[in-house]
Amino acid sequence: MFSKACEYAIRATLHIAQESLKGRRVGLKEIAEAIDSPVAFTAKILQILSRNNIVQSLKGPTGGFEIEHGQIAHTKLSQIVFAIDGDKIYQGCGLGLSKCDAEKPCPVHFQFVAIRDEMQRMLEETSVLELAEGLEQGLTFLKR
Amino acid sequence: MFSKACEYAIRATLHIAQESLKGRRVGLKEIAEAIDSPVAFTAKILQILSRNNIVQSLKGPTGGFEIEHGQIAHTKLSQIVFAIDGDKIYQGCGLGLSKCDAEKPCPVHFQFVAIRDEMQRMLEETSVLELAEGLEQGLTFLKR
DNA sequence: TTAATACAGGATAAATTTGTCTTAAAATAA
DNA sequence: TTATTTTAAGACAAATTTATCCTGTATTAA
Repeated sequence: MFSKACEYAIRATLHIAQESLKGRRVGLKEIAEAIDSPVAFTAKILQILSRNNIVQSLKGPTGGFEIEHGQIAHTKLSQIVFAIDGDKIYQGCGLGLSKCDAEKPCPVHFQFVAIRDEMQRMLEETSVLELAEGLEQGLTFLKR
Repeated sequence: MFSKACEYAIRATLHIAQESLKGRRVGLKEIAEAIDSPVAFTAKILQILSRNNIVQSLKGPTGGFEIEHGQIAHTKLSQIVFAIDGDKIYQGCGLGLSKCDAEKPCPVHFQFVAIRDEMQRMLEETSVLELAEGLEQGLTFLKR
């Protein structure tokens, strides 16, 4: 569904959010450990998230990653997905046609639009805060 | 959503179905032309579809690919997707966890299950016949 | 000021997916 | 039977994605 990079991005963001809510800043290695991801690759992804201002990074001792408190409730999954994978999840024909729309649709155009719309709605409605709370309550998990 | 291979597979199958309904057998080159796909790669995919008995192939002059008439109405998109991409579309955690279920879910488990179930239902309900008919009626297109 | 710590960024490498090429095998028709 | 046509299959190559490594830069605390 998503690229590996995007999966790591969501997991990393949720872990940072969870720690930020507790007033803690987290380092790269701690993040990679918490979400069970390759450290160096995770660093690349965090760079992108930082450039897109989805997370904030601070260098030096006591540095690390965090998310502004006020931001956590407003950041939606859709922003993370868009930062990493772009809009190809919403755009783009399900059968790979270079162009495909209601005027001149591929054979599965309308079926796919229905599912993609639901996916988009879900990503835009789901906030980092609510998911981080599920983690904090021990209801959900970031690695297994 | 799907791999390139899977996209070609669906497009190729639909073209073969469309021609089979008209009593015509189609060669590899004609298929690749009709769906605008790389010939040699399409050949590989057709091999897989043939081995999985989703299409039938015949060698030699007048040979080519076809689908048994009785089969066209019964073949569902899900069979094509499964033959090429396996069950990783239905299985597998949305965030890439090695294990993820209702007992110990990832943070987006239930949101993803809902969307995946709808996708699965759609793939299992959509037949090659109905899509080939849309093509034959000029309502839908396999290349653009 | 200096040493240590932690992220940033570029180069590089491994793995996977996508795609090509060549030869073999099968089948038809002359 | 033989020449021709067409798919089958394996080896190979290109492109993309995933992942690593090394050096630079910023920051903090002593």
